[in-house]
Amino acid sequence: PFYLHLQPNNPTMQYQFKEIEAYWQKKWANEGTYRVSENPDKEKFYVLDMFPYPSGAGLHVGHPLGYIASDIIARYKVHQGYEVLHPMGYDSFGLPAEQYAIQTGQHPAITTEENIARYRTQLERMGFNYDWEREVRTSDPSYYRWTQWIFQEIYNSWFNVETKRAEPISDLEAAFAENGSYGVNAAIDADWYKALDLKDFHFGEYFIGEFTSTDWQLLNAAQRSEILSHYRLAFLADTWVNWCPALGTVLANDEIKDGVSERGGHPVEQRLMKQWSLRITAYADRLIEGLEGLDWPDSIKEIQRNWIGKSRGATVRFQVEKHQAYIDVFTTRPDTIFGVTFMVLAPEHALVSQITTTDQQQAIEAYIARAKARTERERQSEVKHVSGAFTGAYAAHPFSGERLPIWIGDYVLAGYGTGAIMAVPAGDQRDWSFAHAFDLSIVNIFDGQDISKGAYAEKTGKLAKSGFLNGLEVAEATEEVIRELELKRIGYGKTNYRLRDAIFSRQRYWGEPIPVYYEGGQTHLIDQKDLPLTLPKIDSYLPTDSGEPPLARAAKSDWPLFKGEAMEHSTMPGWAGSSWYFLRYMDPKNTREMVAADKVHYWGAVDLYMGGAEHATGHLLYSRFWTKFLCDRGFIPFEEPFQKMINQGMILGRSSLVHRLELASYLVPGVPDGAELPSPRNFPVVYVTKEIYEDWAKDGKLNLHKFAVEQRLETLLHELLGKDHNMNLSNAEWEYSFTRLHVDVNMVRNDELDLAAFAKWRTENADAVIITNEDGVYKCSHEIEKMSKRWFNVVTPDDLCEEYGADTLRLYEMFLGPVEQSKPWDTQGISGVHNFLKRFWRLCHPGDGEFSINRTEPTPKELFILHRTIKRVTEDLDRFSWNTVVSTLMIAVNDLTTEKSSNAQVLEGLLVLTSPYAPHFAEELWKKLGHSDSITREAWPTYDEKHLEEANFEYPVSFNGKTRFKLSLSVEMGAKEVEAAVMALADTAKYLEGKDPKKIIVVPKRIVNIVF
RNA sequence: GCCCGGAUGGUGAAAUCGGUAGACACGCAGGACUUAAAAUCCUGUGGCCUCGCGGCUGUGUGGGUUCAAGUCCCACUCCGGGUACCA
Repeated sequence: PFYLHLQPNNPTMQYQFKEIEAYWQKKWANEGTYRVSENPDKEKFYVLDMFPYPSGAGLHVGHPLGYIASDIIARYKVHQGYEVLHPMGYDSFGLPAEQYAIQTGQHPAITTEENIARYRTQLERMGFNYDWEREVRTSDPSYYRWTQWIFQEIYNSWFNVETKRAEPISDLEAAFAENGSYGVNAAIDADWYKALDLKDFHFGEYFIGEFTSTDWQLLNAAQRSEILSHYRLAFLADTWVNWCPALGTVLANDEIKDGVSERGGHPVEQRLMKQWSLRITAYADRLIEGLEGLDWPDSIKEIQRNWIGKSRGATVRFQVEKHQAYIDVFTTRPDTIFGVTFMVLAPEHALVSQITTTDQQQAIEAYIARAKARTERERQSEVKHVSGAFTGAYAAHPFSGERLPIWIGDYVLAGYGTGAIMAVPAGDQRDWSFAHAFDLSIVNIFDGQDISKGAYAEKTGKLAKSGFLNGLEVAEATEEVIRELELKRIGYGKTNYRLRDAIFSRQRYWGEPIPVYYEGGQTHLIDQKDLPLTLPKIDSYLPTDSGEPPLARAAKSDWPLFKGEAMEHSTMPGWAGSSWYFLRYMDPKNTREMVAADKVHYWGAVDLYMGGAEHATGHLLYSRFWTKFLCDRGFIPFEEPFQKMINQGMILGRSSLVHRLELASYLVPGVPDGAELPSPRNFPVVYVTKEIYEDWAKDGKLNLHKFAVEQRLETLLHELLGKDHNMNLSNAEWEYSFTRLHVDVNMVRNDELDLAAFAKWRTENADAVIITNEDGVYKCSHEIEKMSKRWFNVVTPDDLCEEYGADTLRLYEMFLGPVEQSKPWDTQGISGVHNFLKRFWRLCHPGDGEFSINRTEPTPKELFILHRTIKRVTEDLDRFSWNTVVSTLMIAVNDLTTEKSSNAQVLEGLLVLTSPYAPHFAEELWKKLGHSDSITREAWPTYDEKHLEEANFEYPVSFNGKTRFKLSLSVEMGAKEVEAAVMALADTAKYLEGKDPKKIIVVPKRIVNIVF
């Protein structure tokens, strides 16, 4: 009929994003549009996203923020002619799948597989240009075979302090055989010289073992292997570890937040356990220095520097009185040595039991027992509380010989430095407080400083009462004292790090087995040709009754590969697989090598790494460590994995909360004691609106809506009492308590709760009473917090793809603001970008919606719009300003709409600019414009300044800095001419108020400012 | 406590080299089309004063440098992140 032709939105001609996106996703997959391979004719670009842990909750809208940003850069670089590696995979070993397995008995591999399938579907729907042929999974044996292989290579290496590099352990063995330990300067276990009971005191930063080649030849294989084990970069050692009883495993420092486990929030305690560790401390210096050349956010670099915590100072030896023992301490202030009045050992210090006198034994033991019983959290919360005990022993001051009482105290940490300190109460606030608490002497070694109220910790001023250091400044004194210590052989200058060696054992099931077995008291590696060492079958994923890791449940026959007398029972930490995954993407199917040399040479380091800042001290540090190691050993040609990094912000969820009122007690006046009233517990739960809750929160009373609520309660009381009572309830006094409950955001819009959905959702409260406003609306309150299943505030990209399409979602997430910024998710503005695509679509479907374009030469105006857009989009993408590109594209479409322009040449250029953001949309119109090839590899347009030149510039004319009017003048005019033109105006004379101008500033093509 | 960031309309934000503050959107208000709704389009929209022309004011606070400051310098307030008996 007639009216159908008039319908401006003939539905078949509208922007049909669903069909378009489904069509192109299928076509891209079928045609392998996004496959990449090494292409020596092209320059490479490597864009990487931090791969996700495939959790059961699936992706929420926060995940794709970084993925979209990196996808846009990847597509942009393809248009520019680069060969772009942009892969995706899964960090698929981890705790949640294991805990689910503990609860249900389902093998974690099955859970993981299901979750990955869901992630894959979600990711594909967003139209990313990943080369899916390169997908990796850390839990796949063909992948972790190489994780195990790297571990073995680390085990087979030592760190040469002279060359500052990891070298094969076989080289060290050869050196020992030839020259003994002479000339070997290695990073080794800090306390090893004590373990070997070598009495000599050694100088320099590291222990240099002292044996000759003859000594070495005389050792048997077991002895040699024992010595070598202390040099290896992967070693077994008794270590103070963070033990989490609830998780049944040790945790690394970066897996703990505020004294509790990061995952689950369980308490953590200190335990001495034999653990595999990796000698990351050997790389501490290189990890700091390497930051220099990286294009990373300053905050991340700073976090890493602080985490490594390099400090320069000295080690000083104190002789213990009446014992053949000494205490080594580390101090950053050796210049304050004459201020030492006592010493403090960590309660766990090995010397404590040896030197404690009989009188003090009881006090010391009680103190140690108390310290042990406290969890890490308790200890941290009592930080300001001073505690300690006296051992009864004394040490001698190395210069004055004065007697220094030796105390223990938990403000001295066993794991840092040597676990002992020289206390200088004059210069350190903690020592000062300790001295005051236990009435120990204080010597003021600072000239003219008052220390009666607190220690003087500044690093300025002159020393006094300090023997040969008197009158010296801090820097001079430090140098002087170190010289003296080294001369007397009682100390040496030393650099200390806060960074600890990385504990590598986890008492868990769902991780890479450490490819090691034991036989004859010796550690052996599983033969590399037999790798991977896969996980054994076990009957339960819990630790054994005796507290052994789950793998200890496996019988010999349960292991796919069993060697020697016993297998290693711990698995690798979560960060093992993620420390090198970026290498595997280059060559994911290689069965002979971790990565082929030609491939790793071609692709090199990651050029752009997108991910969250929360990995600053974990993943980002460990993968730098492994990369440096692999580079040292010649497996890869670069030592920093990620050249440029951008941290996308977190997209926060908007949680909705309902307020649940519970009756605490109530009183009906006039009711005699002992009369039967229903218990408050028998009242149904009452849900009240935000307003009622806020009102109550102010003063604990229900004012505004008192009537509504209390009348309701009265009615309920009547019902509970039955018809026959004759009590007067109108003066009843009610006492309440409130709880706030998270409810599913999907049943809340603009803070208004969908009552029907809510009733259905919380079935257990079927008899609950819901009090609404007069107009029947229930208002929730909300809170902005991390998106999480447990807060019911997760918004998935699937819903938005369904409603608006992936292209709109992609544009919208970029349009929200700078990617680095965290922001709450809010769909309010999504119609803006969706309209942009619809308007763009209408440019080529004008009038009645038929596709129609103009193939004539573009007008100057059209060329201006196009070239201005090319310039801005290119410049913005080059500085990773994703959000402003969207505005620029919108402006172009708005301007072309105003011009009623549908010029093919202009549209084509604009489509290439748009395609990184809205790839399906761009492909579709590209095809309609008559192209049979995908737009993907179309060359990025370049702009020509000649189209941007404008004849005139509109000068803002200011008087004393205030803009008064505008004047359009030719851009050809110089400063003098512009000045003349402005001064000739009547308006100028008006604003000058008859005064003479003092100064006239003319910046051509910018501004005119007249000062008078 | 210490170390990093940040603060711009009702909202998300833009302003790249010190040069027209608020681009682009959302929201809101008004209008067109429609029986109506949706969709679409047009107009206005930092605040205050004014019928209007226009004026004053305005980028967390206070000061400074400059012809000119959101941008640079100093001091402070608040918010976010990191870290904490690290000797």
